[in-house]
Amino acid sequence: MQMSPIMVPRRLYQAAPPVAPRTADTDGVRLIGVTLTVARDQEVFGEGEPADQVYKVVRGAVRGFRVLSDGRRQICDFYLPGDVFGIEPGCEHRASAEALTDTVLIVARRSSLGEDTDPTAARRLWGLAMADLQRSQDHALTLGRRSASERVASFLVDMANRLGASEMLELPMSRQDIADYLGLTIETVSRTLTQLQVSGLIKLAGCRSIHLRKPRALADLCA
Amino acid sequence: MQMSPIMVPRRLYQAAPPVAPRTADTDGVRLIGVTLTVARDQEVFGEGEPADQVYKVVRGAVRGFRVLSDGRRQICDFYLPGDVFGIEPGCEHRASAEALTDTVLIVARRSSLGEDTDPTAARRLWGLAMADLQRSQDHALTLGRRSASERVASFLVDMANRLGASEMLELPMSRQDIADYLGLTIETVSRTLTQLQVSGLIKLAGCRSIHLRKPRALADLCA
DNA sequence: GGCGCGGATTGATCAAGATCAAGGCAGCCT
DNA sequence: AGGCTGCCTTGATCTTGATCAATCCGCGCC
Repeated sequence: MQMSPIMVPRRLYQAAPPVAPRTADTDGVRLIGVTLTVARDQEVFGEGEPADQVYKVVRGAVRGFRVLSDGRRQICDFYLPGDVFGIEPGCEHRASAEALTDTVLIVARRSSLGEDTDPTAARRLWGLAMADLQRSQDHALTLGRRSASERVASFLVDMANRLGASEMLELPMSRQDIADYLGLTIETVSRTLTQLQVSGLIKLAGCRSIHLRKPRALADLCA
Repeated sequence: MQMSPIMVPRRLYQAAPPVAPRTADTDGVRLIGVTLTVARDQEVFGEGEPADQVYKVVRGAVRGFRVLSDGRRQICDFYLPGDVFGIEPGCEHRASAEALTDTVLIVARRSSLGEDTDPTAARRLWGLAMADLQRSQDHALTLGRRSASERVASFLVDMANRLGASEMLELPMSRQDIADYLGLTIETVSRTLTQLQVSGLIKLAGCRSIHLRKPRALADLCA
């Protein structure tokens, strides 16, 4: 089942999600720019390319990742509707980004954000970057110290929060993407989801939609 | 062997380290504030405390970390002489910080950085935060996808770069700290270092000083 | 509706690293 | 100097998650 764009939540931001929110402001950063449509699995930008543009997800979803020389891939983050990505410290991208599904983006030149002239824009951008840092450190905690079931449970809880889904979760990504985000293999992710279903915490309904039957218990599992 | 403050390198910044540098500017952010001495293992700040101050390491070293409810610890980063830390998106710290050895810090109120008024200060702060984000994402790649020996090798290479040690490396942290940074156990770190020594890549000389005999081979091991 | 394809699940086995358990060593204190 | 204490190292065994190998299933297409 391919996720249809219609199912993406309308509200771009939730009120105070329990896990590190992506922006400091509730209504995020306004981007003025061209809209760009990217087909599933198409590259938005690649490692080493010049980083003079920033992107905001309108519909769909994006994976940001790095790869080792032998092809091992680590997904650093998923970008969901409302998220801004592509801001880098230097002049070139140190990660790659690809669309998970057919995706609509707004693209703006970095310079158009007015970070030098507009203190409000600068502060928003700052909040954005710091929230990303928080998320990345949370992610490091998960990758370094949590077990497979804790990783999968926290992934589901985080996704539910970010997608604004209280119980019915429509995932935009494949099992392989989840595995590469959580530092596991696809088999382990699959087995863990099956176990969670057997324990009655979730119900799998087609491989990309998951019913969170006991969200509280799931959150407790995250340790 | 306790590391003496005298052994800390004088130069606060290296020229262009190969791994993500901590600051965009070569001479970093100037902090005007009070100096603070923190004894080994003493807390600089704790999770949940108000984050209205920033810190710069003068001598010694600091670990920044998060803990799970059951005590598992993930060290997010080590802060070495010249590094600035303690900047947070919100008003409270989401991580804790403790001195690794007897440490001297400069403390400044966050507001004194003049990020709102001085565009240069703002840009430096920005570079700092983005470099931290890069480092954190590198760290996630290591934790998610690298083997134990790759983790240890990349740790040694990174430390050598940051401490400005070309071959003789004086580590300010214990094996347990290294393990908690790399998402391994203390036994695995110890065994891996022994293996590296047997392979002739390093020579252990007292448990906190390591001679990198084949830095190039070590770097190749990082994958 | 039937077929085929690609991702997902499941099973069997393997191995990297964790855990449990002793020693060893260095620095420190008296 | 001697002993003590706290890390560090080493060894034996166990467990978790990886790997290898079939299916299975859902979906799109004919």
